[in-house]
Amino acid sequence: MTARPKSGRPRSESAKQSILDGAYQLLDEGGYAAFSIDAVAGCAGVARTTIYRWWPTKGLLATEAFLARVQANVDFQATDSAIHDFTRMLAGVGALMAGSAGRVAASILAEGQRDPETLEAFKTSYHQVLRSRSVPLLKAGVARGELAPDLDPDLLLDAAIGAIYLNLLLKQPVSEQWARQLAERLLKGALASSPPSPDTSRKTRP
Amino acid sequence: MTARPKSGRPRSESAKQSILDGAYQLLDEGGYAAFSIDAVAGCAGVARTTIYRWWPTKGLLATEAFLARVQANVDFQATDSAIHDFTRMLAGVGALMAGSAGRVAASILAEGQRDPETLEAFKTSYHQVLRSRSVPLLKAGVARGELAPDLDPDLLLDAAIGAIYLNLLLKQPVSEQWARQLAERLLKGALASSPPSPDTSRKTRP
Amino acid sequence: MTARPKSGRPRSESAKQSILDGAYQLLDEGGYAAFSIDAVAGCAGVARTTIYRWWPTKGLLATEAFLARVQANVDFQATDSAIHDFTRMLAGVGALMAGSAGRVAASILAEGQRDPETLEAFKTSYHQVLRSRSVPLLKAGVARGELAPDLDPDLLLDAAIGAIYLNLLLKQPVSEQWARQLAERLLKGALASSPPSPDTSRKTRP
Amino acid sequence: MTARPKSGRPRSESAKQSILDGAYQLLDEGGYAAFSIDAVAGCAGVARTTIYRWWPTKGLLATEAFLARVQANVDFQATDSAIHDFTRMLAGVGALMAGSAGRVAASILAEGQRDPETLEAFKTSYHQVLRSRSVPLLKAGVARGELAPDLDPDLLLDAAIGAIYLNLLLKQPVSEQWARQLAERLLKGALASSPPSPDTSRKTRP
DNA sequence: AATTAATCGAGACGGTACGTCCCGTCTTCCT
DNA sequence: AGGAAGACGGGACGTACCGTCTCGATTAATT
Repeated sequence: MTARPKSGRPRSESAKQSILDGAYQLLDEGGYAAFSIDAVAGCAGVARTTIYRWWPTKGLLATEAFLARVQANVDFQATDSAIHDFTRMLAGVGALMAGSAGRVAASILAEGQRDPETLEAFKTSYHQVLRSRSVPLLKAGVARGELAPDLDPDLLLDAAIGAIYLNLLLKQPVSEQWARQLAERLLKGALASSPPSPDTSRKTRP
Repeated sequence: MTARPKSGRPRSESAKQSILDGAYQLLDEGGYAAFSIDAVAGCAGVARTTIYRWWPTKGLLATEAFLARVQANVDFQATDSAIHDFTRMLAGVGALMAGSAGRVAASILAEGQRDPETLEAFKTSYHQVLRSRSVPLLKAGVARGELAPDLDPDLLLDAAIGAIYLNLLLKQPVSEQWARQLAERLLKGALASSPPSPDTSRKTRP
Repeated sequence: MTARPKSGRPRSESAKQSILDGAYQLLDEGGYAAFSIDAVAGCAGVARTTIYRWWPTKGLLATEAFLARVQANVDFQATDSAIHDFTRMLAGVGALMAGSAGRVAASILAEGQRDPETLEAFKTSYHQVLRSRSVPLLKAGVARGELAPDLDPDLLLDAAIGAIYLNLLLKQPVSEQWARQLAERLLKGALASSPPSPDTSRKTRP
Repeated sequence: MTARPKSGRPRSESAKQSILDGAYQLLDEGGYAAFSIDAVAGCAGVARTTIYRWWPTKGLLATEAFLARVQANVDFQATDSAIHDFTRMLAGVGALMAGSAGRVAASILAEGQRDPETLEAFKTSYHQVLRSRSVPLLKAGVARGELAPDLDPDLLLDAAIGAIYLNLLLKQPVSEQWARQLAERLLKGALASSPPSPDTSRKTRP
């Protein structure tokens, strides 16, 4: 129960939805440049004041519009294979970010550079959720001996998520398939896997 | 030869420098929010028109201010160890981005979400330079048998650079030391190195 | 009988009074600038809707608040001296307008410039009442031979009342004493009273 | 010479004129209700910011628009007859205020109730000018013996000007002819001119 | 030396979006 | 039915920057 409305005219759910939809749509189609309170109001058929009544800044509006579409779209179910879990998680994020959500997320990150509250909201309500659900999967893998005992889950996730964000921000394509390859590489590492051969490097060799 | 000055009053180098310095300083100290043409002009003691004469958009000004400070600050020298080269490169980027350059880069990426030209300029003049100098190091490692034969250098660099950008954008600390750990993990991979032990997981066997 | 309450909850007299008091107080203390429906509601501890239920515009509310304080504060009793009656009337208006009522009246006149209904209400319920009670006093004086036979009472009252309103609007002091002097001058006229003297003006002449 | 413009793009006289004209026209046609910065900008074909650049408040804009039309429209020339001078002056004000200037003046007085600066500007730049030019005419008349020796010129002018403002504010007609009658009455006074009849007043005389 | 041409400073201009205040209307529950 | 609460669409406010523009003053290279 979220504190019953007590009295007064109840909030218009249709207006709320129009605003979130309008915001999302503008961010998706026109990018950050097209995203203004004025434009959202116009696109949602709503008075500007109605937006300000509920969202203090446009960054927080964008964040909420993002969350409303993304909620629980990624599978974090734990199995007995951390490899599978990690791969599945990253593939899920990749698939999600391959579409409009990726463009919206990039805009939110941009706005977050200007407004600390927006950044904080994005981190708290999305980014850290993603992390906090992923870390246990990795820790289980470490405990199970499946992953390297000295693995820092945060570092691995920085690389995994960072790679995705990087491509979003640079407007380069992201896909589920690409995310799977990324997961595989992060797991296997870049080094030659076999015995690095008697001698790893140098031309040498008898 | 940069197109000889023909005639007329030559461009004021001091103004140019003041502008670049002012832009960089504003981005460093006040972040993207404090970065406006007006502010740069005021801070550089220069007329606004002088800025517009030389930089079409503030994104490109920011990019140039960034480049002026960053030029060739990273060591890409190739040795016979790709491991060392990659680690050194990444440590260099980490060290650079740990300071004001990191804050400025984050702002440029933000502006890039709004203005495609800014993004393009950043990619062309900085990001792709970084990549194009790093890839040969990795390819040499692959050729040498030091790195995995199926390694996609771009994928590895996405993870490496992406991890750094991620922390910049999220206003989380970046350091040379942290970048070294990142490099090590990316090279070694996340999997347990040894034979995953007789049996790491599963319900065991009968 | 004032239309018996029929059915339903009767109008709250306390709310009505709070609103009128609040309106008057706001106009007195903060002037026209401080007078908004929101402010009155807040100051009266009343819902905005309650105000709108009973007063269509803020001008009419102000007018009613004004009247509630002013009602019959001026003495129009007719004696056998129009001079005294006129002087007493004007002194009464002066005394009244010297205080908060003057500030409120000025605000109502201001609002009346924007809203014709407010102006009409002020004229009908206050200004014309004042005039219609004063005119007979003057007419009696004319009939009695006390005042000039060609006196237009309206013209005289325009000058008398106008002088007071002028000072109210210009935020210049008004007082009973000043009003008495005004009355005296209006009665006596500006011309030299005596035989304009053998020669009133001109370079004279022998 | 009003401090030569030194440098920078010179102020657009056409824009200035459009704004003053637009403001005056709006006040004339639609009254105070129609007078908003937005409307003036639209009506003048000018950016809103251009208005704010030169006039801090709409009241001062209105005042300036008023003055631009009214400047020296009244004849204050002194002759050797204060009666003529006063009558001419008042007839001039009446004629002026009978038209659009009267409607505009009423609006300015209304705005002046909300914004002290506007009131001050109106008083200083118009009202007091009118007064200060009228007073000498009256004083001369007093000195000459034409007007009552105990005449307070300010009091007379309060009555004269106040009567005009009153009718403006109440949206009642003002005309030159009416103003002449007003002047005459103020000069002659309201009292019966002849021997006030055996006993006009009180204690009579022994 | 005079001319020419591009720069620089200053600052006005038309314009977009902001975030706030108040308006008058509405919807809901409570008395 | 009245009243309290409060959301809604909307208009205007005054501010901050934007990018463009027109000035006068400065500064070389070209006459």
